[in-house]
Amino acid sequence: MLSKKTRYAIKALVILGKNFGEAPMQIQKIASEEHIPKKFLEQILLDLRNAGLLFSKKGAGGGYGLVKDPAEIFVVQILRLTGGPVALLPCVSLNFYQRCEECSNEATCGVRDVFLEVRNATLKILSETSIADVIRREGHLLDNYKV
Amino acid sequence: MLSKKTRYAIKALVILGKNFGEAPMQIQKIASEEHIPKKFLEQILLDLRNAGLLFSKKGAGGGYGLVKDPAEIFVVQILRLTGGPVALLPCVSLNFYQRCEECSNEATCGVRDVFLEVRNATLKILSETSIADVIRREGHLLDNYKV
DNA sequence: AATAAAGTCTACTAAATCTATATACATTAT
DNA sequence: ATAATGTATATAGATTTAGTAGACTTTATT
Repeated sequence: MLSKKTRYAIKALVILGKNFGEAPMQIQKIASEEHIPKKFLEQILLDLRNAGLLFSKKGAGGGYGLVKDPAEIFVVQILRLTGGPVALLPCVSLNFYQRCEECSNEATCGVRDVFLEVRNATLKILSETSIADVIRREGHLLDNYKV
Repeated sequence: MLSKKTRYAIKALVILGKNFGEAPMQIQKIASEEHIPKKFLEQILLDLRNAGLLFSKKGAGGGYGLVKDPAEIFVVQILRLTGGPVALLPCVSLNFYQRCEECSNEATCGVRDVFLEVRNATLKILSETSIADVIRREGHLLDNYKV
């Protein structure tokens, strides 16, 4: 399961994606629109800023905005920045790799092999899906919902 | 990430799968072969037994064995029995569903839509892969490894 | 019958992690 | 000068995870 931190980060980036090109958006606004605890969101946005995904502006009229076009930010990046591992086993994780202590030979572990396949499938989706895609999907869902 | 409990459960079922048709195997033996803490493994095997996946025999010469053929036990079942969720978001989980509190409309949530796709891909693999398949994969890996 | 070898069951604890909050500070527009 | 905003760090509470402990039950063997 993804942590709330990761979930909130994705939601925040989506709403900032919708706002791309406009004036920066305040933490307070994002927090209340997405029902995210403000102080928690502050930390998350700060992380995303320090990672180079967001710019910020202090003072009155300040706020946050995307540095890049939402079509160039992929969901997988957000997971990684917020520590949400893609893999289900540490021994198949690209960015959070850890040897399974109990495993005698990783190279011949059948369990690992299965979860390698799972990771690849997951990675494919998450690394091909951008914030812009998420926004687009939302549009489609909304269209169908209205009908 | 899967919990150690889930990982240990899979490993135990694989080794019991290799032993299918033979005399029951002792916890102690499984624990030492797979480097799993014995007392922890006891609990796990008990759960799997209570779930109907294993039979047990008490007393001298006792131990555990698979109730069904390893070809009829699928990895996804093990995850579910040991509480390892398949989905990355609670709102797309079939067996551990929970509404995302912060979400205003689940039906039109683009994030959810993406992770629904991820869940489906994962589920496909894990529900098509049996313990027998895991053992088979191990064989293939071993062959390649030796060459 | 006695003994030893197993599994059963429940409770507990230590550590880690996650979520959230608090507080003091820095910057900027008006 | 003031109010509105982000920055940074610390801390606390809750939850989960991993593992341990101990007393009990059943069964094979002698």
